[in-house]
Amino acid sequence: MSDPALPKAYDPAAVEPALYEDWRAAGLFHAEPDDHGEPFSIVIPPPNVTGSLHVGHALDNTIQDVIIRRERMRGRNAVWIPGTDHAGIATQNVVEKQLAAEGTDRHDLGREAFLDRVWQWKETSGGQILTQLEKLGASADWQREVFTFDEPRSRAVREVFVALYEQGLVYRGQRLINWCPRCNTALSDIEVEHEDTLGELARFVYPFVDGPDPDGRAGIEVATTRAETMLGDTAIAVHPDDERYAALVGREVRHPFQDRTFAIIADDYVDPEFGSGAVKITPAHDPNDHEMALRHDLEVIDILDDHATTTEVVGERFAGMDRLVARRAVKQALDEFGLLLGVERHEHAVGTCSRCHTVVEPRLSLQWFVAMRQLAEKAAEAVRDARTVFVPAARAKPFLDWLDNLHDWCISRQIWWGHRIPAWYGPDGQVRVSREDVDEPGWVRDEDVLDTWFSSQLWPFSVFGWPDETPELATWFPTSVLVTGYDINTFWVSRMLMISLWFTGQVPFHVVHNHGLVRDEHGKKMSKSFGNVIDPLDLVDTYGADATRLALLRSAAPGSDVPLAEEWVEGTKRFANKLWNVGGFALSRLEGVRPGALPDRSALAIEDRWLLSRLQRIHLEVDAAYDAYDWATVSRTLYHFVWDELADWYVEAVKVRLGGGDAEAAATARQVLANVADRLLRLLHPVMPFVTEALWRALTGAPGGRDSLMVADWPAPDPALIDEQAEADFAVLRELVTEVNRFRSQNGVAPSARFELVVASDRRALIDEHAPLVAALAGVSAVVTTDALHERPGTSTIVFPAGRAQVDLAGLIDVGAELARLAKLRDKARSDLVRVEGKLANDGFLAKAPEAVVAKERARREELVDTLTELERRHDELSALAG
RNA sequence: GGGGCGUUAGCUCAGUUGGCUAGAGCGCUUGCUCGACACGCAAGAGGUCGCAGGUUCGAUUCCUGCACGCCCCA
Repeated sequence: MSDPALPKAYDPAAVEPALYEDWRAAGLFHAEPDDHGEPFSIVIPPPNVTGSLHVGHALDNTIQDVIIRRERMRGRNAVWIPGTDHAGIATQNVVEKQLAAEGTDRHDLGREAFLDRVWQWKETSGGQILTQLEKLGASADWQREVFTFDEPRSRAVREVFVALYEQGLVYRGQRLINWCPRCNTALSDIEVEHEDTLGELARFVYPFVDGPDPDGRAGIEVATTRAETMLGDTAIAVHPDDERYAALVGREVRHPFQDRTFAIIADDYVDPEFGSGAVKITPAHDPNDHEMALRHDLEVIDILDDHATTTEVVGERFAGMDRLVARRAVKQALDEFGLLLGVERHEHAVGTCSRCHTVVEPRLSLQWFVAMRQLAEKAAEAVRDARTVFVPAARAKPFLDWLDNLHDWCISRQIWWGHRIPAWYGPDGQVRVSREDVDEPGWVRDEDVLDTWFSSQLWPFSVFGWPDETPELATWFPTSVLVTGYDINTFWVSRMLMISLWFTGQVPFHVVHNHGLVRDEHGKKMSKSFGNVIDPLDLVDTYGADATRLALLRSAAPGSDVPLAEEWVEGTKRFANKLWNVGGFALSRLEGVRPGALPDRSALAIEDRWLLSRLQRIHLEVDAAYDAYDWATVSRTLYHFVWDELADWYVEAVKVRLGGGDAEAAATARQVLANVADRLLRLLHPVMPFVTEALWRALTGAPGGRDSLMVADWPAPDPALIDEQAEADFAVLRELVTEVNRFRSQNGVAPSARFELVVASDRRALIDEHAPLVAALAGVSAVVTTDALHERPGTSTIVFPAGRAQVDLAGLIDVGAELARLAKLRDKARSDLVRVEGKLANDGFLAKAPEAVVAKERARREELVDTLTELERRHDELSALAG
């Protein structure tokens, strides 16, 4: 029976979608708690429901898929939970934009109708990112898809909020928070990004209340980049040890535009080196100033409304201005009053909203907070005790540093799309926080919703139905590994760790695997404004999912960012094609032989023993690299085995037996080829699921469905197959062939030219035994061995590590080129020999270096001396002939 | 200002307790349609391993300092 011939070139578009649907239809993505095997679980970092797939997602989810596929093959009861988060601010922004286009807004609609509208949007347009993941081959359990804002997750959120409130860890308070004037909501510290910005530092004077000093000094100099904040200043601070100002502490200054005065105080927060050494204090609009106000019991004047527009309190002249308008106006007024000393350009960090990049305003505001201290301590302890470990381990330290400096977390948001805070306010300032809605006259519910991260922090257990004690929770929690970029360790990883330990007493995941951020080929961040964004869906369409995955993984070296260029995916596409063609070659020659046990060892040819040995070694390396989350090594190792060993050498070598007359030898070759292909495809499947599955089905005749590579057993290494002798022997043959190739290339001898190779070697028996193999690989007419080469005019000598080979190409050789070739090899050998002899002449080296290293150097010296002698003799001879 | 990471071929990067002749992919040059693959095959050029010290018989590797670059935090 003839095997199905594969198409000549691999066409991912013709293969991938059908295989994916077959896997799905067979239920291979789905797991149940009582399935066989040790539990293994991953929860997806839920992408924003408004999002679409970018390369960062592609990398993150490819890695998760690699892990889950391998564990599934290893017989674990492996589940990968997919889902999205409701992304409060982002989602609300999307729908509000639609409303604005329709000439309306959410306030016109009212809360209920608005939320209906958002849900409607979510059902029709949201979550497309999960469908996009399917194109990458993601083997997530789609039947278990969850949403941070669905009913069970909402119940978990409510339980946690109420419980934390009861424990005193959630509280409401008037605190300085970050306010986004565009989103009109409070933000937590980590939702603020600091961007270096070129602004203006204005220096001005606050005049003394009691008039100028005797020396003519009229007041005290301060400086600010936010001049408008002076409208809310309530003190000037200097360092207590600053002698320049010692006499001024306690003295009063007058506000130039308002009818009030305030004092110069001393506080060691002040940096005497910066500016004049005196700092204006605006307690309502600067975190440090606010701290200082608490220490010194200063007056706090809030000068801005929700839109960052100045209010009446600033006085008639400046009221009702946007903060930036006010900034200019204040500078101008200071100038008019003769108080402005100067304005200089000044680079400083400005906080912006991570969602919309509007400059945030620090503001005093009544908000809900989570007290973090106790939670953070438990999380830090778990990391220090290695109950949760970071991979790479170096990520743990900055994470712990961050935990140590945690401020309370502002969790209320002034938007509608999200978990509404379960707090009710009653008569006489009563507050009730409750698991059940309060439906009593005189009680109104808090209007605000919770930070989205408040719900996503529960993800590793809420996805399994917590607070109910479900079989899923019992089976798959704690999860095995969390895969994320290091950039959200603080946002999300930290909070999951804290809240999980607090409520379940367990870590949420045993391992945090941090991969790098995907960048362009020059290491630059991908951004629309640079125009260097790569769309992973384009990559999948053009090159296939396997090539896209491999391109990402091979760049994902532990601990570093992941550079990617589209042309690099061409390279991995070529690899997929190479693999496809090796598979096609095997199928065309196997004549129906299916993978099975290996032939008896005595029947194996040298190339069989070599290849099997090499495959064992790479199997061990690849297993170790998978275990270490070292995707670059996994990829590189398999890539080079397939291309440089299997395709370049074994396939060529095995053709001799497959095409020869020895039926038994050919049968052995087929068994080995099928066995190796089967094992290799298994090892490669997590990385390149589609092409491996397609080849495996063709190779094994498996019909698909539940009989798929995807759920085939992960192979066990068989160290008995490691064969040092075969490796060393095959290397001798390989080196000889390589030298013949090199000789051809350097002397312009056509690859098609046939000639006899006469070999003198200390491995004569080996070369005799495999003469037909060497002849085939080197493309020569025959290989014969001899004790000693007899030099004749018109011959050339090829030197290889185990000896010399002579070819008779009288007249065909360009003597000049041959001389140049020999001279180059001779010079190289000479310089190597000098180095080696230098080492061996060094008494210190002989005395202190390990025996094995010294022996190696001695052997190397002998080899070099032989080589050099031969090269020199040959060179002299030839140049005499030529001369 | 505090902390972290990095600097190896034209580009992007490997290099596993210090020891073979420092490697790969891409790019570049040359030659090849011999039945798996031109998405290919065979060869080649290209590196003071950022700089300066130190430890050591021996440093790309360990230590110190410096320069440059990136990131996080303030």
